[in-house]
Amino acid sequence: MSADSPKKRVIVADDHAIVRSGTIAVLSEIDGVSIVAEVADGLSAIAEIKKHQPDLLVLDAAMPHASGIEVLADTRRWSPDTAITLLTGFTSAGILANWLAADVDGILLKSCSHVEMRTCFEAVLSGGRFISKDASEILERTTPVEAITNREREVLALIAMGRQSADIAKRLNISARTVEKHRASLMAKIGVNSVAQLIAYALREGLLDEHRQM
Amino acid sequence: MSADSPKKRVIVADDHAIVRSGTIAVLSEIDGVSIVAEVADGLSAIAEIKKHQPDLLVLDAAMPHASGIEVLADTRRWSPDTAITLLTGFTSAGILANWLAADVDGILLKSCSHVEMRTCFEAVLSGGRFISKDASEILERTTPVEAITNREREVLALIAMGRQSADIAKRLNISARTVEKHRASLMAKIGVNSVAQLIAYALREGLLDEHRQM
DNA sequence: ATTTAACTGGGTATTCTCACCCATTGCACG
DNA sequence: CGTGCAATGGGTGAGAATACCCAGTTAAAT
Repeated sequence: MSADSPKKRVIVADDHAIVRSGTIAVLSEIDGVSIVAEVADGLSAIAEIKKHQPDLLVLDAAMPHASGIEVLADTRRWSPDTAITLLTGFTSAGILANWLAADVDGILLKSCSHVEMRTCFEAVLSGGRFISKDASEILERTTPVEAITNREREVLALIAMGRQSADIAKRLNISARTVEKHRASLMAKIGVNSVAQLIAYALREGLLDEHRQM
Repeated sequence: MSADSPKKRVIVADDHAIVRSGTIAVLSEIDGVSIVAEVADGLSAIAEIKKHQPDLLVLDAAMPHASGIEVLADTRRWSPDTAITLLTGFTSAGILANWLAADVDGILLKSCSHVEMRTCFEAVLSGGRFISKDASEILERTTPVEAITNREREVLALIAMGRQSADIAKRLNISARTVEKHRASLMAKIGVNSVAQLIAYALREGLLDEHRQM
């Protein structure tokens, strides 16, 4: 970055203080970067982004109050010029694919090296796109599961809460048969044959809100 | 620490590089500490601990190859004078209680502050014990669940894999009725009334091996 | 405008879960 | 040397899940 260009303003959002400080240490090595805010939950992240409209947002996927993907959506809306890099500990292909589909600019796993992290930040700050080696390997070796529909996702969330068909039917104002149809479709798509495996899959693939279960 | 005492030798084990470097940065601020190894998985951790017999091990709960609690057990066996501090992102009371029961010397959540982390390391290096404020709050507001027996845990693991009673019975060489009895006991102890809730609970509370599901 | 797919709902039958009841064996702790 | 508890096994019955079959409506996409 040349000396006459304005400073790049960056926000770091992660509920783990140790990760924030490590990330800031890496960012500080890059010329012309200034940290304008550091937040530990999704709602604060959204507030600070609206306020500062930063050049870069480094974002964790799992945070209290608002999930990372919700923060991404709000950032695109309120601060469309902000580049976004995901920094996550999740290693499931489903989650990473969701972020790619949401058009994130960079993807880093928390296991990645100092050098790779720095390379990513530099690339994304220059308007580029960067998917870490580990993440793209995970994405490549994916057995692509058929897309799960919105309604199916709703039903899945309720199944994972332990609700049974009749109960779910009432909440969604549909018949129990339809709930069972959605459940059957989910199991067929995912390739399992019991609600137990269905839930294990959903939890692993991050199809549920990790911060509001049961 | 006085200038004439020998250096305190420390190993940091965490699969996230960013967490290791942040942790090492905190440790480096403490006089007389030297990092003798830094590892990213459980098996390497055990190997390095046998080799170095460090004064302190900073340990993550969820790592590839061998879980943190297994590393703790092996450390107590092969290097009984090593103090162990858990540094984890898990916030479930069950998991934290397991570590307390396993007689860990320190517990830190990854969300804890720089200062608290440093305080913890200093306390534990001096032979003390330190449970972070967040962690003890979680432990206090626990509704203590009745202890789950070994057999019940075996059955639970198989239920979570989606096996049904008859299948589980064959594997354990018992009758299906007994499997159902164990399942009923589990549900009564945990306070749920469906296998779906049972699995959600088990996954959240870390009663299952996170690295070998389905 | 025709096709595709999501969402909706029903029929039927088998199998499994779940909630009660009951008992025996063996081991550990006071 | 009982008392308690883990582990084993059984009976019964209501209800739920699972696996097939079927079809109508709506909305988006080609």
